[in-house]
Amino acid sequence: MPEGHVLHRLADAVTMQFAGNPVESSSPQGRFTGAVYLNGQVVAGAETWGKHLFVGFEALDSRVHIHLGIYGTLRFMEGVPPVVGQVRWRLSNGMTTADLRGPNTCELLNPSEFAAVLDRLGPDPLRADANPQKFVDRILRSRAPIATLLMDQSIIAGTGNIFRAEVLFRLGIDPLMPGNQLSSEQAWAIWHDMVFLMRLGVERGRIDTVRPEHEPEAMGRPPRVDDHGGEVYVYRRTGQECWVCGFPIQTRVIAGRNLFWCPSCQHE
DNA sequence: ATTCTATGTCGAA
DNA sequence: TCGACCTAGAATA
Repeated sequence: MPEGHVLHRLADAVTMQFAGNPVESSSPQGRFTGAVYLNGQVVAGAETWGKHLFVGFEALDSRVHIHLGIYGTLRFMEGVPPVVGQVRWRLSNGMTTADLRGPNTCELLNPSEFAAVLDRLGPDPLRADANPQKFVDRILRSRAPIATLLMDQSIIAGTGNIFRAEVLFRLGIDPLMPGNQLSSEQAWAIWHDMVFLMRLGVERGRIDTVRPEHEPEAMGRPPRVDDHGGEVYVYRRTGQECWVCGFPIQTRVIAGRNLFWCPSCQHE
């Protein structure tokens, strides 16, 4: 269940574990028909753009395109354990095995198909080659609510439901504010905060968004314990008191996803 | 045993 | 705006 920082870490892990050596490639579940073709090929490395993961091979123009969707996983294991359950793609060098389960997408793309995927994606805050001006321009031109815009991967790639809610809280922005009513300063602030939080997410492998003064130790409250990881202000805190003002956190479904926010802290 | 939920995206209505 | 879909684990009965 990943936002961009998770994919970034997975790409690093694929590169670390497999780059430079031939791999055994298979599709135990049978639905990734390209898997057999890759068997014995030397992995060049992996990279991400937004929530998309690409695995390249030294002798091939084509690369594997993976999108985990809402519940896909890529897990690394020691050795070559028996296959359990539905494994779409298994990649192994004998020492380490990676199993891909439940992805939205796992396919082999030629260079033009690869370019077409990137073409549909906006700048990724985690990429050094990102062009944030494109993000700012799109935001300031749109009448859609900022909370909707931050989920649009053609506007900003890699951010998801947690980052959108947390960044809007941190900047005190009303999630329903239309993009074209934000100031240019606010649009830039959103970009910079995304870069900051997503980089932290890559470092830590979880999403932490609370500022030092609101951390559990500082406020004398127990640390957050759940499998989503991380200390957050609003995500999944419906009905609980805002860490800053005490007002109950609100939820509302927008375009099929739960949006969380503090109406008291988030005006303009 | 069954239902529900999840950090997502697509396409039809 | 809604349902469909790839899957696993937790919650409910």
